[in-house]
Amino acid sequence: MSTVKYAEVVSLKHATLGLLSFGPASGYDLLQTFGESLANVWPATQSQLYGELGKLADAGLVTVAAEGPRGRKEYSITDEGMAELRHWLGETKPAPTRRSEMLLRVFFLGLLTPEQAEAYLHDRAAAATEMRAGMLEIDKQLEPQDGDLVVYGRLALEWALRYSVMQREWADWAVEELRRARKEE
Amino acid sequence: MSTVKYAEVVSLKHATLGLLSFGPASGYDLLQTFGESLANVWPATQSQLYGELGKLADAGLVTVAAEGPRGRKEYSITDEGMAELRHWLGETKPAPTRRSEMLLRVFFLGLLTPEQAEAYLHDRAAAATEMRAGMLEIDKQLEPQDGDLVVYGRLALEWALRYSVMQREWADWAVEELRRARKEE
DNA sequence: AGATGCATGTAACCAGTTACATGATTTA
DNA sequence: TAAATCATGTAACTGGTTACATGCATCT
Repeated sequence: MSTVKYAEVVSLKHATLGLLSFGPASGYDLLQTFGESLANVWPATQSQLYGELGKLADAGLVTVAAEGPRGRKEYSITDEGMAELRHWLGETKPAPTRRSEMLLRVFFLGLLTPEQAEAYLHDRAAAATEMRAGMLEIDKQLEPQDGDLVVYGRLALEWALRYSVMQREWADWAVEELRRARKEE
Repeated sequence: MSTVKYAEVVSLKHATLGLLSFGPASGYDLLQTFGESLANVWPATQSQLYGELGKLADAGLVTVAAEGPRGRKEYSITDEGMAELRHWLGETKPAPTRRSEMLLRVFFLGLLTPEQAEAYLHDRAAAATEMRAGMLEIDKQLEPQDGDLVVYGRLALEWALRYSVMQREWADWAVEELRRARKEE
């Protein structure tokens, strides 16, 4: 408990609290979840997670509820932690994502040959198709399960499916657009 | 020139080199561009940019081609810099974007009341609509212009337009999906 | 003469990644 | 008993943000 300062808008904190809201877990356990369900929305490394759990404990948002073999520490979310999580979810807005390396490159496509530029866009389309296949795979594995993480995870999955379609269609469109522009000259 | 080490995959470096590939500019000039055209794909702060220009100069990828009033330094991209830029564009792949605070929150929507969860999704739809309006505004201003940055910028803009539509449709779908799920119980 | 805009730089801090380091328990 | 897995932690470094600091040139 608590003089620890957090910058506003830090989401590893909330991702961690969120996972602990489903039940107690150790850093090791959480790491699995970050590697599975949350891998595509909020990846976290091992060293980051252990550090975060330490900070959350110092801040009184989680506690070590039990200790197990091999130094295992099982963390539970506290009332304070739940309050903070609910506050974040209900009363703050997500920061819009900016920064897209994929689009940054688009701005400089004029430096490449037309063939190279086209290849870039084809690769984006292919990557989107591949992403879609991966997501459908996950969907299949999720099918029989339920539980909150899965129910809401499916909403996120649908987002990813739509995203990948959009990206593929855009890339195909962009190829045509560049061809059209070249002809016009 | 040069013993300066760069980590792989750093895009402010390439964003800066890319802008300088269109012609010489000062840090101040570039800052305007980062605040306008690149604001939505690769924002950069003033302090970051000046630091980056220093590092690029140390690495021999840019040079101070001219000095003006008020200590103005006009940077030019060097042959080495152009080579690096072309290498990045043509021979490396963009890292897929992960991390979406918007989707992270979706995973924890079960902690809110159904009304709050719906409100969240409605807000996403509204934000997407607003984003779309902003992009159409930019499109209008871009209309009469040309030049490489604008031509390719339009491809990026189209991406953003399609993205905002996708997001709105997804959010609307998700609202219905949650209602459906609640009824089923 | 004063406001605005041009122009650069530095310091402190936070978030995230990679690599290193260690050791206990279980299973084959 | 050796390998795999469980389990935690620390150090060094990079990239990014915010805030501070300074000063010259132009325009009214």
